Amino acid sequence: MGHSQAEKARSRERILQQAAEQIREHGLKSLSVGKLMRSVDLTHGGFYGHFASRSELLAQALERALCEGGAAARTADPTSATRATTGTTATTGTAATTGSTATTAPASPADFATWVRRYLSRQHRDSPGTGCALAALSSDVARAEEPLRKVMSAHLEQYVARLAAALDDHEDDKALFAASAMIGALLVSRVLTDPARSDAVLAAARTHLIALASSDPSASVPAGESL
Amino acid sequence: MGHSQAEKARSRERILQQAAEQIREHGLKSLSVGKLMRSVDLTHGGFYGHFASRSELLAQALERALCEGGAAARTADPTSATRATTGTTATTGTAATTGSTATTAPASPADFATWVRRYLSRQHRDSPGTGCALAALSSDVARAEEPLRKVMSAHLEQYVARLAAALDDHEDDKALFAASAMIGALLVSRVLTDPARSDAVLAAARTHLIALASSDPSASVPAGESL
DNA sequence: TGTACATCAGTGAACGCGCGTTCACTGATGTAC
DNA sequence: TGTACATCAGTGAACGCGCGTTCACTGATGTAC
Repeated sequence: MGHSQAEKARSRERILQQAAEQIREHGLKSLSVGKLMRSVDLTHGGFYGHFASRSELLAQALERALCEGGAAARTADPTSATRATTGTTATTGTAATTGSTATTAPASPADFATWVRRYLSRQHRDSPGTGCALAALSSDVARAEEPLRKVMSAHLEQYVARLAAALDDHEDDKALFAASAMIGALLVSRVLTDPARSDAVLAAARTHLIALASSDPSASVPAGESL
Repeated sequence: MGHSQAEKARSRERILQQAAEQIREHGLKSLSVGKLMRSVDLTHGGFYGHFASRSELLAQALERALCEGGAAARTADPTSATRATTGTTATTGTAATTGSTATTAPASPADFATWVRRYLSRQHRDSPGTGCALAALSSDVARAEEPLRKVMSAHLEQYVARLAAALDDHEDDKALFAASAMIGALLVSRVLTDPARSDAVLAAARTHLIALASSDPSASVPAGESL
């Protein structure tokens, strides 16, 4: 219908957004230009007015998925608590598009335990399309070329740094392990067909990670650097 | 060349073996019937004399990859130590084909720590094609239909059970967490582009998992059930 | 404010390609005599 | 042991299909007068 410049920006945004969701749900390989364009009510030809190639879109969609999944992990669950914070953070519809990498401290959650519980929830497990892209796409990216691996590496390190900041001892080592364990547990919970066992993985990882956060017994220092 | 019945069995074995490697290296989606057949020096048409469809092969190749990856994790590293045990275990070339699911206890490693160190090694990280299929294909299978997820679930539970047996307290909870963390850490180490950081993830997971195995401080019972 | 026109967002036919699958075939295998 | 023949493992042309990408086009946008 309309062909204004403002609408072009909105179309691009819708394409990228849909792509970010679809790759998390079905993987990088499954994204098809034709089906993607149909899903945002456009025809395939128009795609190349927005992106140079499928592969360029893939890189941008991965970036977007990583930002969005990280943001979703930091804020409360999308159904209820997001409503409450909408007034303060989001001003316009397109505001979220620019400079999402700059924001660091303000949006982080209360503490490590809250973060872990939110990440290893049934809700997160059951909605990969809006969830953490690190978990959803790690195998895909592990097999991909360096450019995509660099994009994910950067976000992974950012995530680890935030986890470390949430820990009492700020240990990078612990944060690195916690991130790996959370990603692994979410993945495993998505594989298991028995719902009880799927829940059990999440519960087990929650328990052990929260126990890990309340410092180790060998170096029994209440608060402060261990070495 | 030859078309004997014995050769047909060997062809089938080569196809399945190659498929098990290729899916671990490049994912389920990337497996192409034509390229697979070319890689074992056959033509695409012959494929349907061995398997009913690509999808049937995929299920069998996943099963094979899971068995093989598990076996590789249990025995020593393929380069040196396998040589030593070759005389005792492998009798003929086709012996490995039959009844690989039956063997349980004899091939398990000395202890939990050895297992962890072997799993979270640079060698395992750098050879996904012959390594653990749980790590290589978890995202792919998480997105797949129930049949494939059931196949992986069964192997995952088998793996968890073996881990639990290797733990002093035999806690399923701990084994479930350890399996998730090992899978996650291996995946993350394969994503990270910085070699030093990739090594750091493996080291961090190794340290924390081995510490986890030497029982927790809150319930300080030396050996026996906690509840 | 109203008309003339360049711009350009989105359309849809067309391209070459690789895919999974089918099938008539070829020629070595292995059996019956 | 030697010949005649049915079997069947593997071949390669052909199929219909969806893919990524190109391009001549249409018609609303938005600017110049």
